[in-house]
Amino acid sequence: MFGSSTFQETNNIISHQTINPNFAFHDPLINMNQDHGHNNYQDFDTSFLDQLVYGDQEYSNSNNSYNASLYSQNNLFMQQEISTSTYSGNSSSASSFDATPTNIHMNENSSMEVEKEKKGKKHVIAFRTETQLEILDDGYKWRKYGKKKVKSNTNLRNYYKCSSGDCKVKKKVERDGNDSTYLITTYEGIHNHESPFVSYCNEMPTISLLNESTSSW
DNA sequence: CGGTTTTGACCGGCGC
DNA sequence: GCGCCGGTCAAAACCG
Repeated sequence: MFGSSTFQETNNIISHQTINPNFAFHDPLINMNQDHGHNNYQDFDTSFLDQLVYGDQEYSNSNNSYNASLYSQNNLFMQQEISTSTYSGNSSSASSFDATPTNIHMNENSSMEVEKEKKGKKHVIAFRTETQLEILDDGYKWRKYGKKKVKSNTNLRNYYKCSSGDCKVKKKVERDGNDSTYLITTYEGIHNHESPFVSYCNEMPTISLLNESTSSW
């Protein structure tokens, strides 16, 4: 369904069909909502990018754009330059941000970004998703370690840590205070391991081949 | 029984 | 120094 191989074989351009396994949400409500062209599994990345709030905390003051780096599981990353002409309010206010993706490209080597994180720069990315679910399944296993009422939001903020070994990735999940139909998810850090979901997907071709060879030959 | 969630306490950064 | 605030800890409860 979210084959990571599709992602690996695409070197430069991210098509609407390209799957980013790091953000492969399994949201049945979104999937059923077919009347929005981007709100189904095929075009899910478009939906994701539309809802991007900020990425990598690198803003450009010289023009109305900034770069967002989104990381995939297999050490690829894609960058997105986003027009902020419709942006208003402060940078952490998700609801006031109406980003329009203008340029999307992908790079095969994210090692320098990993180095950047080692030097103390936090890799942060946040986005909104229209969903009734309280938590989106992104393929990783998380352990909840806190819940807090914050001033900027009438809804509670939930804190999660990646429950895989020594992986330091965290995420925060809260409903948008201004529009509760949206869920705001914030990721901090880069996973040092593969998603259990991607591992599962990568086994599928082998299983298919086995089945085919035994049934057809 | 081991992993996860809950929840109040605690901590550290920041502004005054 | 003090209070506020967001983030984290950790013990107890919960659960499969």
